[in-house]
Amino acid sequence: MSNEQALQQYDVKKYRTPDGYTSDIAVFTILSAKEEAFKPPVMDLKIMLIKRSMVDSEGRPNMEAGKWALPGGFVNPDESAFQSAQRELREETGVDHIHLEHFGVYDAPGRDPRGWIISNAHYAIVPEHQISNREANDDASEVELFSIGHVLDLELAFDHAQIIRDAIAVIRQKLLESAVAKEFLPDEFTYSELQAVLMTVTRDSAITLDAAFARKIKSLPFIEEVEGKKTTRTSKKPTQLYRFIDIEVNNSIYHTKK
Amino acid sequence: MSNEQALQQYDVKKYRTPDGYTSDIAVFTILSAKEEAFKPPVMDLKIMLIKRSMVDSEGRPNMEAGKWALPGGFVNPDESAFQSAQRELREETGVDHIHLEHFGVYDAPGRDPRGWIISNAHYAIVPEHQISNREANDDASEVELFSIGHVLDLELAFDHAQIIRDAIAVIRQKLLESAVAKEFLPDEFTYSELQAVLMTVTRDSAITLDAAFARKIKSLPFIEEVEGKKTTRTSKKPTQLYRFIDIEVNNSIYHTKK
DNA sequence: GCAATAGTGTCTTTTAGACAATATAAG
DNA sequence: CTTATATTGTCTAAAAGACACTATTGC
Repeated sequence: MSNEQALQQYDVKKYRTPDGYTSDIAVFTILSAKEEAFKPPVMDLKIMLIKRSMVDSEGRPNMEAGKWALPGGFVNPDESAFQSAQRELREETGVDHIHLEHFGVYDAPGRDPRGWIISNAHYAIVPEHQISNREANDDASEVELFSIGHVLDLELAFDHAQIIRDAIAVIRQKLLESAVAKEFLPDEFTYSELQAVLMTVTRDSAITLDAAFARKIKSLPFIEEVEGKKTTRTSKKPTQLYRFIDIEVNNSIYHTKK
Repeated sequence: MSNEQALQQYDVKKYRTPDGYTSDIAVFTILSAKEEAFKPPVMDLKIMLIKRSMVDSEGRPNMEAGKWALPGGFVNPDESAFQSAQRELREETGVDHIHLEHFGVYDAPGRDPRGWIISNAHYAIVPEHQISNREANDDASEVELFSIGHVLDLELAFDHAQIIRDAIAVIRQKLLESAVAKEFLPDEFTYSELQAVLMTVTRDSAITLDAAFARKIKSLPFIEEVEGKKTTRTSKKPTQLYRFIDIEVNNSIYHTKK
């Protein structure tokens, strides 16, 4: 096999290679802004950041120390960026077993003062209870949730302001164009709870008007009524519960929604 | 500024770093399978591949020599993967000035026998005339277009079979969920020409039925009639021309298409 | 009974689907 | 006048939008 010859003569040093390969993770959750009896929730979309320690694990001054940043770190040679993202998230924040998705690569020359460092950005969408055990570890001195409306006012490390802007745009779109809103809700939910989730990203009248939305939820092909099951957690009048069903959503712009 | 101290003590050799950072490009085009007078076109979606040379530019045996592959190559330290993709495409195939988009990262350990090599995958959607001057150069001994139905039967280099599978899935979705079909069409086109493009990725009756589609095209918010302009290139009866207009398409699954 | 949320009734307007019928022009 | 595409007519059914009205329950 001629690949063997090629490999013998291949000089791995021939090309200048990157100085680092990293992963960053934008974890989003939704908190109920206030929790009152018999009230539909008002929700607030949050992103989880860490505060970078002043010194690294070996006691030396840390890069971008004291700034807020996405959790993340260097990829090991025996793992993919995706696996690294899961590991770093666990190591820095204690958060594990959540569903991540890759959404971008950040490799502009000069983005990191330490050299030619390439970062893979991931996002996750989780209910708050999945990250309630978060805790700063490793490189992180604090872990905190920030409203997406305010997060960009912080002093952010590296080019994380840009990554966060992009992540917010991605999840706004995902919330409306896919059924991921499911991830922010209990298995069985009322129309007003789904509405509250969607209202964190749009003020469109088709969603904000109660009567319209209460009707629409019944005709959505990917949501079904939980027959005969009601709750009083959002109002005094018992409210119908719904659940997502697992079907692929046809989102063609040339088709009718069915 | 404490970053300076951190930088002084930062050891770029501390982490094992990747052995290479590359870009690959999947260029798609649509060819009219047959071109007859007064007939609507029948179209075929194609992807452009290169055949890897037996020897590299310095005369040494090439990796994966003789196999078909996506154009692409190593990223230089002073460019992003995106810029590298444009350069490699130009160098290997002579194709320049086309719109690329990033769609994935391939970094599974072991994917490239030469070492830890990370690749960024890009796709492009272009009318055939934009790549009609393609010509093999550099590492490539041939450039050819393959139907997406047959391309996976070829002997493909590295993990390009997987990248190509992913790219095909991405453009199928893009064609239906965004207005990129535009890129395969002249500025002014008939309903049957748009229909032919969409039929390369779906056989759904809402698109294949002439009367239904001819009506639907008039109500699509992102397409307008070119007033009073007709052509006879697809039929003896003069046919209305349409054009895409540049508006963002609301593709929310909770909204009505308007 | 009041207040607050959930949900229905009903009317009007649009849209979709089906399929038959008509329009146009080359040859 | 035949043929192949393009396009409209027409009917039916379903969906959407608007807004008033009803339902339920804690207090």
